[in-house]
Amino acid sequence: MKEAEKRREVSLFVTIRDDFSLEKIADCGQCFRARRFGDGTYLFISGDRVLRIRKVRPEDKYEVDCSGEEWDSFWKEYFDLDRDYSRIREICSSQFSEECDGTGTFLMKAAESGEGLRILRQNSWEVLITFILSQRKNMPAIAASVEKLSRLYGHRLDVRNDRKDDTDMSRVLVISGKEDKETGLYSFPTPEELKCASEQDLRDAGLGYRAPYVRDAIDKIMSGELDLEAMQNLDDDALFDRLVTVKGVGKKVADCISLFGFGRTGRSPVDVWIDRAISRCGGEDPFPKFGEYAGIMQQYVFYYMTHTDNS
DNA sequence: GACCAGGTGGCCT
DNA sequence: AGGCCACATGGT
Repeated sequence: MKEAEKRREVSLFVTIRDDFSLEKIADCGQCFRARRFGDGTYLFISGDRVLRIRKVRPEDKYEVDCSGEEWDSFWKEYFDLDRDYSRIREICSSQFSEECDGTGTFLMKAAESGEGLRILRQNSWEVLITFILSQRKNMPAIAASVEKLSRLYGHRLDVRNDRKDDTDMSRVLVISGKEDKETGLYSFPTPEELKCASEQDLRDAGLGYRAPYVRDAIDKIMSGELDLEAMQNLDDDALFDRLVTVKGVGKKVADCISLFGFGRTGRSPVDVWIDRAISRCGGEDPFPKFGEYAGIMQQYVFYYMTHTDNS
């Protein structure tokens, strides 16, 4: 038995039959703290929870390092496992043929390339802040920024069986540069942990012109002016209207927060990549036509645009 | 050292 | 309502 196996005290095997690609999920730009170890184990962080998950021999089996109770009550929902993505892809592909000329085949190829993606049920506060940070940054820069904020204002997570061999770990989202020798995991800071950070503190953390935006978000949450829990009950348009009251949250970021932080799969954010995709579809945004699945199709296309050579 | 990045707010017609 | 443009920082 290998050393790495011995250290694993808790080991649970779960079955996932639906579309599920750890590599794509970790590297699709909706969560920014996923990592991959050299042995193909992936790590996800949500709140104070950390999950290591690895595909094992039978095709639909995965090894996870949490209890069965935690898997059932938390991670299954996090990965949106109650939704049948393969069926959604079928439903969507039946609409492709109705598209004129190149658009249908373009969407078809995108959906194929994104097979295995899922819309994660992330914490809405974390999504609010990380997508404010995301504007005018590339994915490695976003990941680095989120990581830095977590190290500065989050708290250290005491991880089960913490590995001693963190150095041979490679991250899917590369945390650039030199600080990377440091081991240990940090939680994403809560509103309480950030409430004392001044705008200047946030600038010092490298947030640049987004510092006052994040500061405004903290203020609105702490004052109760923005109640993320209560906003779960709003319909999509009302939720959107509340989100854009935060400085630095415009249409695109509000749609991202709705989709990734509130599970509103009818929302399809339009960023620079999707804008290029729309141009390729003759200038008309094809996503709203997919109704409740618009956001899922958008994710497939986003993945396609960012992971294939397009000229 | 340009040029760009999962945009937005504030101005200007 | 719609068209510019500054904005901070880091990757490529």
